[in-house]
Amino acid sequence: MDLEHAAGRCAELGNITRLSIFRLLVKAGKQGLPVGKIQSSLGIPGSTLTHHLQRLVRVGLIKQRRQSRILHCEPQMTAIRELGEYLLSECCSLQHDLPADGSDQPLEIKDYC
Amino acid sequence: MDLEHAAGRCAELGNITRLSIFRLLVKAGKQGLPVGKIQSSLGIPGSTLTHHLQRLVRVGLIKQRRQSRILHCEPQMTAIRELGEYLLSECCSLQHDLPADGSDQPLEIKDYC
DNA sequence: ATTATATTTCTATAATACTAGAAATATAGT
DNA sequence: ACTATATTTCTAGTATTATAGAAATATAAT
Repeated sequence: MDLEHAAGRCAELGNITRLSIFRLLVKAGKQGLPVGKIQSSLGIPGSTLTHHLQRLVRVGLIKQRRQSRILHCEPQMTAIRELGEYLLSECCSLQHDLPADGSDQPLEIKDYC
Repeated sequence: MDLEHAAGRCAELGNITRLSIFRLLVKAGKQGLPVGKIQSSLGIPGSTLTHHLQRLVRVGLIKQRRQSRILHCEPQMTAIRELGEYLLSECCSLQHDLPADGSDQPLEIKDYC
């Protein structure tokens, strides 16, 4: 996970419509829901929904599995876990650069990392 | 944490400049960094930086502490933890609504929740 | 008093995103 | 062949966001 991918995923979750979709799928569990069920549950116009689903797919937050006419949307829970890990990774890694000169302030890395 | 707050935080982290700022602060540790140090580290014009910092403050991702001219910016790590928890909370909670009629499909909640 | 440093406000331009109606496609059922 | 269902594509209007130069403020140093 790098900066661009993390920012991309955050940005897609940063829209209320898309976050509603994603949360609904998480609540539905790993097998997710078909597009039509999302549409009726949330009351979103089809064209708007397709647009948002494509964006969620593009960044790997959901996967789709077609079964003839019906398109199932599955939340990728591990994408969220990866993201969460990235956001706090390398915490305090820069901390030993900080004491200007040889001040004897104890490094308090343990407290927060 | 509700939908609006979660979406707000995600949206702010969804910009590469802001995510760079936040990550730099996380790496610096809980005491964060002054605005000027962020500016020189990332090479962002002051007006742009102020704008992004204000947005991060607004959603609680950083806190600021002024020391005369110098404004320290501290990352709020717990804001990220709260967010991560929210995103996957209530996972599968909707799952017993799903079997259309009395089909004997086992509920596989344990696998993913 | 003057100058330097740190940060903000004002302002404007360009770019991107959100939303949804209407028409189109693709598959299934009769 | 016809009709219904599921989803997508096309299109466009509106709104929001990112970026940064220039001027302003506020504090500290000389």
